[in-house]
Amino acid sequence: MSTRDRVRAAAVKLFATKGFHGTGIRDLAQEAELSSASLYHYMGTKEDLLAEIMHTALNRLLDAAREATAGGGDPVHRLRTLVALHVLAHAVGPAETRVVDNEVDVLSPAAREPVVALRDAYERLWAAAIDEGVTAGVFRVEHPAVTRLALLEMCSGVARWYSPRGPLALDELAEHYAELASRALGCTSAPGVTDLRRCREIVAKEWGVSV
Amino acid sequence: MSTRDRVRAAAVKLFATKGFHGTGIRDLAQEAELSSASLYHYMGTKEDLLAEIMHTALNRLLDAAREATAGGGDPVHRLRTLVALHVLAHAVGPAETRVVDNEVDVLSPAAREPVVALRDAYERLWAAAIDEGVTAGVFRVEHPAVTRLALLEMCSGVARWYSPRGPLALDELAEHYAELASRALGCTSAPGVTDLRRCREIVAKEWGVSV
Amino acid sequence: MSTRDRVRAAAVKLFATKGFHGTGIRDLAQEAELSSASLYHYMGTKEDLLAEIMHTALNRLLDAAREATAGGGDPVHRLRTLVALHVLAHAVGPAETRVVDNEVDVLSPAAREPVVALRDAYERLWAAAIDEGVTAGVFRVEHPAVTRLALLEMCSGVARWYSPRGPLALDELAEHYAELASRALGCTSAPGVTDLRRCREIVAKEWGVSV
Amino acid sequence: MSTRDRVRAAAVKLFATKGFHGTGIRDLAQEAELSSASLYHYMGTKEDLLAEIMHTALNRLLDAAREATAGGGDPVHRLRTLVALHVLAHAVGPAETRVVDNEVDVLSPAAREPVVALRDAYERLWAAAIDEGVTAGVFRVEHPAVTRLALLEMCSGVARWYSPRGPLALDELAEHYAELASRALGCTSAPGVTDLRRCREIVAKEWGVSV
DNA sequence: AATGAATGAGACTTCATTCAT
DNA sequence: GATGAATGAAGTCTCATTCAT
Repeated sequence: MSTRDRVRAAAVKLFATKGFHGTGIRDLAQEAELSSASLYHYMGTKEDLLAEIMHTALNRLLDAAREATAGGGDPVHRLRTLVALHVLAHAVGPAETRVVDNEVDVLSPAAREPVVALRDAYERLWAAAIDEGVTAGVFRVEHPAVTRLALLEMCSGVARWYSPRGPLALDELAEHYAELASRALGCTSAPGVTDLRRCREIVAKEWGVSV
Repeated sequence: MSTRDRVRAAAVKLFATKGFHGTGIRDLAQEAELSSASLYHYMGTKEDLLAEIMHTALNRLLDAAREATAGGGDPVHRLRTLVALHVLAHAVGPAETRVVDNEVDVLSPAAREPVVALRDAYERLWAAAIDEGVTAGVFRVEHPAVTRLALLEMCSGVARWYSPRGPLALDELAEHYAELASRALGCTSAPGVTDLRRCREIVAKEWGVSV
Repeated sequence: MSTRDRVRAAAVKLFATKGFHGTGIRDLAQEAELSSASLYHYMGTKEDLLAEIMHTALNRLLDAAREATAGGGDPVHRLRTLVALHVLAHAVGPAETRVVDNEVDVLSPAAREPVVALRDAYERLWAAAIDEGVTAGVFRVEHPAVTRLALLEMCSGVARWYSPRGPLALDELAEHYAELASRALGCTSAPGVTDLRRCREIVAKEWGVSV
Repeated sequence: MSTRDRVRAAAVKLFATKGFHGTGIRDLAQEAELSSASLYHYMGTKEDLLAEIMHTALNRLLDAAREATAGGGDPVHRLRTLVALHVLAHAVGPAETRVVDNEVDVLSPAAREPVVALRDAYERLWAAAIDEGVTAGVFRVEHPAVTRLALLEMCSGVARWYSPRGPLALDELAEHYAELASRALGCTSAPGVTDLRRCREIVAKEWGVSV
């Protein structure tokens, strides 16, 4: 693990735990086992570091989602895949995702803009799946846009409480959330099956962890 | 509006927007239109102020939920009521609820403990409704505890995006979330009806706003 | 006890315990059971209060010493009387005397000057007794001026440790110190006798305590 | 002189002159020719700095006293040595000793405890010499414990007034105080001789000054 | 007589960052 | 590549004091 990665990992951990403003340069240095002056060989400002973390995390999630839903196909299947992927990502990297979800507002407008653009691109994948499903009549739900937000919040929440040491395995977790989402969307098709193997492969590749 | 309330309101707004650590004493003073020294006539430390906000908000939510579900009765109806109330509370007081949801960890252990106790008491109301529904067979869901967390996160998320200036009225919002939750829980009973009037009354009373 | 006296007593106690700079206006108010604003009905500035305490205390000591040594007479007897009186004063009012001894330097030059003048006048009584004793040959000591300072410090120190709840009664204490001083001065006359009754009367009158 | 020593020296000077609470961080910074932020590279809190000064000073005095009285021997001689050493220490380092003598009470209980322990250990050396002398019959004094306190205060007072620019040389000062103490203790042996050379050597070594 | 409210100034301390070594 | 030293700005909070009521 390179020093640069140690710094990034320290920042992810501390920003997630104590928040951006609650984390001092000295905290970062201590966690990364560096002097605070040395830190500046591996980062720009503290805000740059945060922005970089967000870019990395969001690009990874976006790439994963695009890969997983490439080729279009059945909206139900796509939505379940997006949910499973999202949940896995949040369960596997809760710190990273919490930073992305909670600290966007501390960025200056200039730094925030591209981050929000990434997030929007990602959410469009969800919106497309849902809208197509509604159009196709496989989803029956009143307010699709609101429902999308509701499901996203529901899935993102995983990062706040899931523990791999708990009773639920990652597979079960992802499958359960896919089912919850399907139901919430009033899915009319046969009880869905999620291609969890594919999701696991993608997560393994993008996040570098064995799931 | 008393000066003391102005200070509290300023804190709620800023803590929600910029986070506890991102909010300076000077910011608070400016928002409350006081000198930073005068602030200290109306509060203890900044942390005391945060803890007080959390106590007030959680007690209000807990009281409302207890009142709304008093008398027990049909678990489906209770759960829908809890959802509607939670959503209304988060839509009506997004700043307050965001503070409660996001800033618990900045409290010192001593100050955090009673706050967590309140939150736990509140979540037990949800757990009871869900568990009874499952036992009664009106909810069919795999992992009730996980589902409870998923639904709570889903509903709390409302505070992050809902705007009264958007296309959705509060009533519709609450009803929609009640429906999403019912579905996610695999509700087998007839399409539920939420007693929104009751919820509105309670919110009006506890939050002092006309809904 | 008048409110004004309560304020003075609070100041004496706190200035002695925590020092002038270590004592806040709020501390004084609390000790005097007044609001900090009300305090200012009974005092000028904090410094004025300190100066007033010092004047009172030093005038009292000076008056007592003058009365006790009025009429001149035997230098040995006078010196023993001064010692006994000084020790009694410091044992009876340790707070007051500690303030006088320790906090002179916090006064502004203008406020300090008359205080130092009082102290000098007092010390001249000691100097006179010692010098006359040396001239008369009843004291045999190398450096009379240095010895005066040494004895004064020795006696003032009583305020730092004496407790009426200890094994030593005030009379014994005073007598013992008179004896120590006599010896240090190389007193050649017969073992001195101190007129403790007279000292006690003066202390009782000036300090308003029964000794 | 290292920066760290400059900070310590500044603190000793200012704490002695203006008291701990009367000395601001800015005063320290100015005296040490540093910015107030830079100060914190060389110290912990202001209280830490005070505690450290006290430890250093008391350890020095205790070491010196132990070395000077090592081997026990004649109580009279030991007591005279302790007095001479104490006086020299207070004449050579009046600022340091004034801080130790006057500011103990500002320390928090946790920080005060070890300081008081050091002071007690030091005073036990005096107590032992006096008690042994009384037992051996070379001291004839009524209240040995009280007398010890009286003599300590007398000697410590030197720090409050002695000036090397005055008429008295250090040697004479020390010898004179040894004589005063001997007399006060009712010393029955032949006029004592203090081993001033030894004391001077120890002071020179421990305090790093040529006496 | 009494005090709640108010505040400018200043308390101690930490902040993120730079730079010479 | 690494860091001790340095600092202006800012952090939270308390200071002594005034004044309208």
